[in-house]
Amino acid sequence: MRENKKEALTKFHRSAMLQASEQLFLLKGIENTTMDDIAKAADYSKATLYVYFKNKEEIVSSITLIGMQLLRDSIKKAVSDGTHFNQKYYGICYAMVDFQREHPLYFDNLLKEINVDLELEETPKVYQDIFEAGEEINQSISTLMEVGLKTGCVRKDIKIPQITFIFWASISGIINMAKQKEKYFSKCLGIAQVDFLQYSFETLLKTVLI
Amino acid sequence: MRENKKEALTKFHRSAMLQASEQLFLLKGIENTTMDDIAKAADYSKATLYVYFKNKEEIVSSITLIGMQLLRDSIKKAVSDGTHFNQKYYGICYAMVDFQREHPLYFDNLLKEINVDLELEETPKVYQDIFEAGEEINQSISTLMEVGLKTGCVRKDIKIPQITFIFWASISGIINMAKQKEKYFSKCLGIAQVDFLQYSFETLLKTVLI
Amino acid sequence: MRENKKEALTKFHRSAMLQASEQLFLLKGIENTTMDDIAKAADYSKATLYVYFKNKEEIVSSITLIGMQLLRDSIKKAVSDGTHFNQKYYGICYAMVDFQREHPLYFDNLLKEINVDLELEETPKVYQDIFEAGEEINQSISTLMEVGLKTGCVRKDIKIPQITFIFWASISGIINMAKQKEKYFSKCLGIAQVDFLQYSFETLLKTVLI
Amino acid sequence: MRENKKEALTKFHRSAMLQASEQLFLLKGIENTTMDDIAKAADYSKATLYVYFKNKEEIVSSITLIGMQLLRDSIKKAVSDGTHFNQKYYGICYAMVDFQREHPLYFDNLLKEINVDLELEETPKVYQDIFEAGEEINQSISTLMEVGLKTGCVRKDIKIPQITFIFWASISGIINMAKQKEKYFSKCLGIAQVDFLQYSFETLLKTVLI
DNA sequence: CATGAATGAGAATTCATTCAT
DNA sequence: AATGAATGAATTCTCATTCAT
Repeated sequence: MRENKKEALTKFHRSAMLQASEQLFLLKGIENTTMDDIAKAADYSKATLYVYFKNKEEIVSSITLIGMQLLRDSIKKAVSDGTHFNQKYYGICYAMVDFQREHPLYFDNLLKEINVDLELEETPKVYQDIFEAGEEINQSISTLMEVGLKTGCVRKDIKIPQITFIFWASISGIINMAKQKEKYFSKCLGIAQVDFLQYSFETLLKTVLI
Repeated sequence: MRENKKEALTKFHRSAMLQASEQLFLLKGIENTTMDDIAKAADYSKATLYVYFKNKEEIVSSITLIGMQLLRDSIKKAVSDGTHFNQKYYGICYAMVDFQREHPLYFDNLLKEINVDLELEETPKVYQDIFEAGEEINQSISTLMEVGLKTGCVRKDIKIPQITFIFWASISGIINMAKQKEKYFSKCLGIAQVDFLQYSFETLLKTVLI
Repeated sequence: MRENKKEALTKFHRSAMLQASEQLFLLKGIENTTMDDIAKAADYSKATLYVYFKNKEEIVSSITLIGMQLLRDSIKKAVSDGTHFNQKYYGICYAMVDFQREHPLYFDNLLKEINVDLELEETPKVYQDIFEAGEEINQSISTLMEVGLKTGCVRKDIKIPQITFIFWASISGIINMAKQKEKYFSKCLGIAQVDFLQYSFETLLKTVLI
Repeated sequence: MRENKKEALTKFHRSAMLQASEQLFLLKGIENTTMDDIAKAADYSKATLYVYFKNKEEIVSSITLIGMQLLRDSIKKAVSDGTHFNQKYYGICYAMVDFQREHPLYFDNLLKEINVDLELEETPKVYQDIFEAGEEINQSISTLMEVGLKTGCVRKDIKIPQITFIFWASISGIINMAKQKEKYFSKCLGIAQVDFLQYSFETLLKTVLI
C-alpha cells in the first residue's frame, strides 16, 4: 500500500513535469525550451526536475515514448475494433490524425528516427521502448494488410513488409502536409483540411485495392 | 561594370560561406554548429560572416533556399526531359532521391515548413523565395498530372491540386523512411533500399493510373 | 545506563559514517565526494548524516581529528616503548610513515594548518581537539629530545622547542616527498622508497647528534 | 612589429587575469574562487576569461608555472651569485622564504605534486613546463652539493640525489611550518619567525657539513 | 571591406542543506 | 530518531552578436 502510494506520487510528479514540458516544447521548440522554463511552468524547482529525470534528454525521450505508446494503443484498437478491412484502415488513418492534433510535436518524431544504437548495452531503456512501440505499430499495419488479403479486399501480389512502410510513410507524410499547408489549402485552393485528408486516404487505398 | 564586379565578389564570398556551413550542418547538425566553426571552416573571420549574413538563421535559410532551388530545377528538368508520363514521374521521384542523397540535411526541411508569416512586411526575402521554389515544384507535379490526363494515362476523376500534394507528401515520406530504415530493411527484411524505393514509387503510381 | 546505551549508539553511527567518508575522501578527494555518496556508502539517508554531523565540514574535521589522535597515540607509544634515544626516534619516524600509508589523505592535513581562530567562542570543539592532539605530538617530540639530552646522545646546545618543530617539519616533508616522488625515485634514480626514507631519517638525525 | 604589439597585449591581459586570480585564490582558496569572482576582480567579462584561458584549470596551472619559474630563477641566481658554499646555501633558503612570502598559495603546491602523467601525449604543455622547472630547481640544489664536495665543505659520503630531496623537503617543510605557526611561535614560545628560520637552516646544514 | 576582441545573457547540471512527517 | 522529498544558490562553460579600428 505504502509503496503504491509512493509510486503513484512519483508518477504524478513525472506526469506533471512531462505535461508542462510538452506544452513548452510545442510552443517554443525543444531546443529553445530551458530547464528553467519547464521548472517554472510545472511549478517545481529546477533541482526537483533532476530528481525525477536524469537530464533534459530523458524528458524529451519520455514524452516521445508516451506519445508513441498512445499512438500504438489507438492504432491497435482501430485494427481490432474495425469490422471490415476498410473500417480498420480508416481507423488507423484517423488515429494518426488525432494523434497529430493532440501531440503535434511528437508526431514530427515519427518522421525522424532515433539515432541510437539499440544494441549497445548503455542505451537507455526508453529508446528501446520507443523502438518497440514503433515495431508494434508496424505490426498492426501488417496485420491490417493480412486481413485485407484474407478477405480478398487487396491485391494478392502486394509485398506486406514494403506496403506496411509505404502506408506508414505516406499517411504520416500526408497528415504532416495537411497540417503544414492548412492555411494554404483553404486560402489558395478552397479545400478544407478534413476533405483533403479524406481524399488522400481514399486515394492511397487504391494502391492496394483490387 | 564596377557594380557587377562587386556583386560577383559578394556572391563568391556568400557561396563560400554557405558551402562551409552546409558541410558542417550536415556533419554536426545545425544546432551544434557554431558561427566559430563556420568562420574557421570557411576561412573568414567570424565578424565577416555578419557582413554577408544578418545572422545564423539567414545562413540556414539561405542554404535551404539553394537546396530548394536545386531540387526545383532538377524536378523541372525531369518533367520537361521525360518523354512519357511514366518517365516524367520516375524522373521526379529519382530527382528527389538524388536530392536527399546530396543534401540529406535539407531534405528534412521539405517535410517541415517555414513557420513564418509570409505576408508580413519584415519577413526576409529568403523565406518568400523558399516558398516560391516550393510553389514551382508543386507546379511541376501538377504539370505532370495534366500531362497524364492529356495522354490518357491517369484517371479522369483525379483532383490535381490534391493529388499534387499527396504525391509530394508520399514520395518525400517514402524517401525519408528509406533513409531512416535503411539498416532495418537490409538486416531485418532483406530488402535493398533501391528495391524498396522502386517498389514504392510503382505502388504509389497505382493511385492515379487507370 | 540508558544514557550509556544511547551514547554508544550515537558513537556507532558516527563511526560508521566517518569510516565511509574516509574511504570516499581517499578515493575521490574531499571536494569530489558528495553527501549523497557518503549517505549511500554508509547506508544511511542523507538527512541522517545531518543528525550526526552539523555539516560536511564537521565530517571532514572529525576524520582529521581521529587521524591526529591515532598518530598522537602511536607517536606516544613509540616514545615510551623505545628503550634508547635512537629507538624512540625511529619509532616516531616510522609511526609517521605508517600513518601516511594508512591515512594518506589526512597526512596532508598535517602539513596544512587549521585556519581557524581557536580563541573564538564559536570555534567548534573539533578544531580545539585537533589542535590539542597536535600539541601532544609536539610534546612527545620534545620529550624525545629531553631524553636525548639526559642520555647525552644529543648536543647540549640544541633549542628544544625549535628542534621539535624542525623535526616535525622535516620528517613530514620527507615522508611527503617520498610519497610524491615514489615513481621518480625508482625510475630515474633507482632508489627504493624505503631506502630513501631510512637514509633521510639517518641524515636528519645528524643535526642533533653529538 | 604588429605581431609584437598583439603578443604584448595578450601577455598583458593574461597577466592581469592571473594576478587577479592569484589574489583571490590566496584569499578564498582555489575551489572557492569562481570564474565570476575572477572576472569581476580582473575587470573583464567572464567570457573574456575564456578567450585567454581554456578553462579554470589552465588559470591555476599557469599561475603555478609562473611561480615555479620565478622560484627556479631566484634559486639559480642564488647558487651562481653566492661565492662560498654557505652563501649559496643560505641564498637558496632565503629565495624560498621570499617566494613563500610573495606567492603563499603556490608555495603549497611545491609540497603537492602534479598528478598528471607527463608521458601522455595529451598532457598540456604547462604541466610539462612545471615539471621541468622543478627539475631545474633540483639541479640547482645538486649543484650546490657538488660545490660543497669540491670545496671540501661537506661530508664525502653524502648521496647527492637523496640529499637534494632531503633538503628540498626539509627546507620547504620548515618554511611551511614557520608560516603556519607564526603566531604560535611568538605568543607561546617567544620566538620570532626569522630567528626560527635562521636557526632551522643552520641546523639543517649540520646534516652535511663535516 | 574585414576583423580581432569583447561580452551579455544564458544553459545544463550539481549539491549541501532543510523540513515535514 | 530517521528520512524522503524539495530546493536555493551556485558553477563552469558556451555562443551569437557587436563594434572600434
